[in-house]
Amino acid sequence: MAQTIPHYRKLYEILRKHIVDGVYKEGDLLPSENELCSVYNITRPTVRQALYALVNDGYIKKQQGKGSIVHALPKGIGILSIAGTTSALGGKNLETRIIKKPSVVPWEENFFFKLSDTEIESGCIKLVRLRLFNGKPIFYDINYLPNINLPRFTSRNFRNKSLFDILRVSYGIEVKGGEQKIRAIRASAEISRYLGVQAGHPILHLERKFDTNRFGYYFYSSIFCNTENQAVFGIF
Amino acid sequence: MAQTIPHYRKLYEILRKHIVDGVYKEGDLLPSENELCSVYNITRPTVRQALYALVNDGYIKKQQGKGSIVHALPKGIGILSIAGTTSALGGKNLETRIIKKPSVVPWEENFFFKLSDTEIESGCIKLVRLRLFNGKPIFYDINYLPNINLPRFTSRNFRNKSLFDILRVSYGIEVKGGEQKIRAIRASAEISRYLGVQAGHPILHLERKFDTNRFGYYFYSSIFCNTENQAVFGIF
DNA sequence: AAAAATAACTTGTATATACAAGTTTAATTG
DNA sequence: CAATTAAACTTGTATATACAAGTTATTTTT
Repeated sequence: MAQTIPHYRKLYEILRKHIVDGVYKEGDLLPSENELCSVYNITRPTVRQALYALVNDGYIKKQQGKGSIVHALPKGIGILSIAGTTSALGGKNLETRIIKKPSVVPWEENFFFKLSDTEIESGCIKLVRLRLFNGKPIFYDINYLPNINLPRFTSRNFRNKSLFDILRVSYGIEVKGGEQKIRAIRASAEISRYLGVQAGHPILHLERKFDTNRFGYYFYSSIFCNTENQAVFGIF
Repeated sequence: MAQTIPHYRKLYEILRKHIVDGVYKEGDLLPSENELCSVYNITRPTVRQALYALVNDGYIKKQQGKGSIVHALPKGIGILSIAGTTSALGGKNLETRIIKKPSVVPWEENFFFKLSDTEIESGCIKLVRLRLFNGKPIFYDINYLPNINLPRFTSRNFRNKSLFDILRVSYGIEVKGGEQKIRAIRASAEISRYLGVQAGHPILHLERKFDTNRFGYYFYSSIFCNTENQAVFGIF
């Protein structure tokens, strides 16, 4: 065992996987809290912590007196929640092209989120990608990561790989939440070329700040999204 | 006392109010969990339940070993979270005009969320509003409520009143969460007229389904938002 | 057979306690 | 004085328990 994973986290992962795999289907009831207690040999507050996380992530709904009801799996692009695009789309029909390999650059003037002095001094690793779903370009995203303790990051291969996964596996950085600003804009000439739409076409623009388990370490994405054929989906 | 409000809920409201009122400012630490225990005479799990709700709503962040750190208050329009538009904008500079008074109509064909048989049979109360922020039209929203046990709803006055508040105060219906689909679209002739933009102007379109404390009762909003001057904001 | 009361389940709230793990401050040591 | 160590704080995880409140199934009564 590398490190101890909390019991509630393990149960969360188990139940989540069961729901995603269809063991429990939409409208089904999960085993009652007391059943989960005896099956996994943990106490009810711990079970409830796992269930509460599932509620938070939109997998179940709870009803007093009845139980934990499995929620319909999101059908659109679940980019609004905490998941990265790869897991949001299932990864199957997703292709990622690198438009600009990661390189260290100074931060842009008037960055869309307020930066700390440390972040500004460290410089910024910029990575530009195009993501295609079923062969059609859907996302054009520019990613900005403070250049703090990310050895060999710029020489990594990102093609068809999840940024979230690389950060987690190689650097132990996990995304815990964040904030975002959303606008509808006209596609610029460059964006329209990449997304395969006419210039001036309405585009969804998301500016996101990701909060991580590494204290004080944030990273940022500016995402241009063609929502003509597929809406962006979220729960709240 | 009308009904018993849970202790954790009371503490949540107290701390939330203090943060909003500026008693605790951005970056400040809330009193420690043990301090809150002794001040309010409750135990730590109860205190933690309140703090966890504050984390969930984006008011604080927690750091192990340090404490509960007050988060910056959202500056954009916090419509993506659970709050209704009124509370999201502070209500101060918000004006609500009724475009179409609430009336019972059949549900539209191909409604943007799947409806149950009960919902379809009951019919739909439709209410169309225009919401202005600092005198400028920002939201054009169409609200759809299943016509189930909402006495005198169609004869109520909604001008400059919060739909959420009316549902809560008059009918005991509280919004608990929901799901939404987001797109960038071109403004239609009608929308552009109401929002004061040129036809074809990019508009943010949100289709939302609200989940309530009344089991099985949902209501729906289709919101057209001019994000030219103000982005829509959300935490996740 | 239908209605009402009861029992058996479910989740919601709350207490009391314990130790682990991360952060800060104070004391000790060199 | 500087570096290290220890203590005192913080939040994180977990157990064990109790009763309230909502839902469903059963039993009893009418």
